[in-house]
Amino acid sequence: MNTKDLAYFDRLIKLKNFSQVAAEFGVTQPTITTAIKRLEADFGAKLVLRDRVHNDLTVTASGQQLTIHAAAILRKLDLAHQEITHLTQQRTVLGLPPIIENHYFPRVAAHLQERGMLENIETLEGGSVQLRNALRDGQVDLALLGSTEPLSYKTLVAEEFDRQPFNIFVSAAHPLAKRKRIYFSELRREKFVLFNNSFIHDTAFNQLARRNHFRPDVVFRARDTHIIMNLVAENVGVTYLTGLVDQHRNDVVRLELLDDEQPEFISSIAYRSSHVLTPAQEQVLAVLRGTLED
Amino acid sequence: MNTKDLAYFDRLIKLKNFSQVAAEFGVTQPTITTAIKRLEADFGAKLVLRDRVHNDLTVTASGQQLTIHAAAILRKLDLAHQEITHLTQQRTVLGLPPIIENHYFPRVAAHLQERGMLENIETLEGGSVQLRNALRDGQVDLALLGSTEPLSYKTLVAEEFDRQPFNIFVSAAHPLAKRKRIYFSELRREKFVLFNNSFIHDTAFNQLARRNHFRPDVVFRARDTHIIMNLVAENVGVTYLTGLVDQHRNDVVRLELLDDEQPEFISSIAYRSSHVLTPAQEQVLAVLRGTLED
DNA sequence: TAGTCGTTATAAAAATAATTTATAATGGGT
DNA sequence: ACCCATTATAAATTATTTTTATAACGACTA
Repeated sequence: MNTKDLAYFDRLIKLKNFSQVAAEFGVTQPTITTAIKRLEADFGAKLVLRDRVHNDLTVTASGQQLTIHAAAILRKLDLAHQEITHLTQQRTVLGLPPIIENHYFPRVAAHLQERGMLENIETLEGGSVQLRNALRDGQVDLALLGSTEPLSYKTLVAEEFDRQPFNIFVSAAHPLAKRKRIYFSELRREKFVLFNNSFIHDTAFNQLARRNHFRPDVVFRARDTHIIMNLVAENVGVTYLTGLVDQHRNDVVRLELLDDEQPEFISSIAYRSSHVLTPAQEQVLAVLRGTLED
Repeated sequence: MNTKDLAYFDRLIKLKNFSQVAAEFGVTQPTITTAIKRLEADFGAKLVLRDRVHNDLTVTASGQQLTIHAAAILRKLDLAHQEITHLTQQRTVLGLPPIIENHYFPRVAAHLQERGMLENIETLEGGSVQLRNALRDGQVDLALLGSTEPLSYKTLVAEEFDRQPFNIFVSAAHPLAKRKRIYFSELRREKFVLFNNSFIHDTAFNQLARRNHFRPDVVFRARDTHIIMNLVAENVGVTYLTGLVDQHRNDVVRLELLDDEQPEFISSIAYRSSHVLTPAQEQVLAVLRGTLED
């Protein structure tokens, strides 16, 4: 059976129009008609009902079933292509969320540099959720990921290497600046400047807010810690970040949270369990482990 | 790309011999040679190294990578075939572990009978582990499964409908027969007759034994509760089973276990999350829920 | 050391399969 | 009644896969 037919079918289910599918693939319309007929013969079942009256196309139960599997098969095939391409090239694509990149990557990069391995590494930045998808889809070979729960996905191997509490940062000019420790509930009246919600900080923050039964006033969201820190310094609001962010500034003060059962920022090295690592990738992995897991 | 090529490749990796693969598929040897070449061209990488000197075939990293995905793709394709075949037929294959079959199925069957649905149901018996695989592989559409932990597999939907403690059964002639409750540790000197280890009873039993720091003396294993009960009645040993088994005999006595944190026998209705149920299967599911979950 | 065996590779021919071209069929809208 | 946007069908064409026949390679053996 030809996977091209599955691709045609997959698009047909979405577009519900034979001619459009044909146009998308740059083939003629009868090609699609015959491809679907081939599949129907192969599976011994009608997959779609062509209702030319209402210009509509209904997917049968068998068709729905095949849709699910066809999508999975095409995804796997695509993954195989990408992975093998990466394997034959020297390159390793490393996914890094910005906080981890700022805090841990300089040390890793130094070690990679020593071994002359840095130039074969390409980094991809993004939130942990986005990177997890990129990892799954083969765009990334190895990633450092942040999470609030230990990562456990059947498709991923994750090795935890650090846990950090979240902290509150306030302007040095803020009344709370003289405190060292604080309960989250004391922040009920504060304005917050937070990370963009594609980051797990948001998950952690929401958990904590829910447990404390209030809805914090979030006045701004940014995707960069420096912007957040600048806003905090200007007393636009307070923020909730891991202690990993740059603390070497004297206009911002870090406060520890006293709450029980706080979410933690868990950092892990992750890669696909189905992925065969190249020797180069194994070496990168070894450097990551050596640098981060000691 | 033709999935036939993946099938050829998959077998080649196992057999490591082009001619044998050709023979298995009933094609000639050059067919395999060209199929592998096609794949190598398609993925832009050598997949196997033909070492005719040592009559050996080495799989490259790319080849290993493809092996993993090819197997998954072929499995999915096979699953799609099986599921669609079941969909187009009226039949529902229901997996039942023997204990659940004995205890719950009569009630379910009565309800199915009332609705004239019983004749379209085929049952497959087996241990919970075996049935979980059959479910995954598409040989079974719906299953009732026993487990000691709540079932959570990404590929399965599981709905728990009952929990039962495990009990100890002893012969009416046994010194312990006058007791109502007992600690597992008191059974240190007993001989055990147990279920075959493809059943989860074994998992539960081992847990309990480990927690009590002793290695029980298992004198016999059977795959049928009646045989076990007969052996217990004859005082060959005592057994460890759920209270679900037939208790209407006066030559065997049931004792409750007093241990904290005992394993429980969790019964669930399960089906593949990727499976589109036929109306008939939905009806069977509704009857199962109606009968078991009230 | 020539002959045979068990391998995989190659090239041309044959067989099979997929796609296009051209056209039909269907029903809705104008 | 005619046009438009559909999908289906059949024949012709093109592409792909498989077979046939044979080569090449090295190990083993008489």
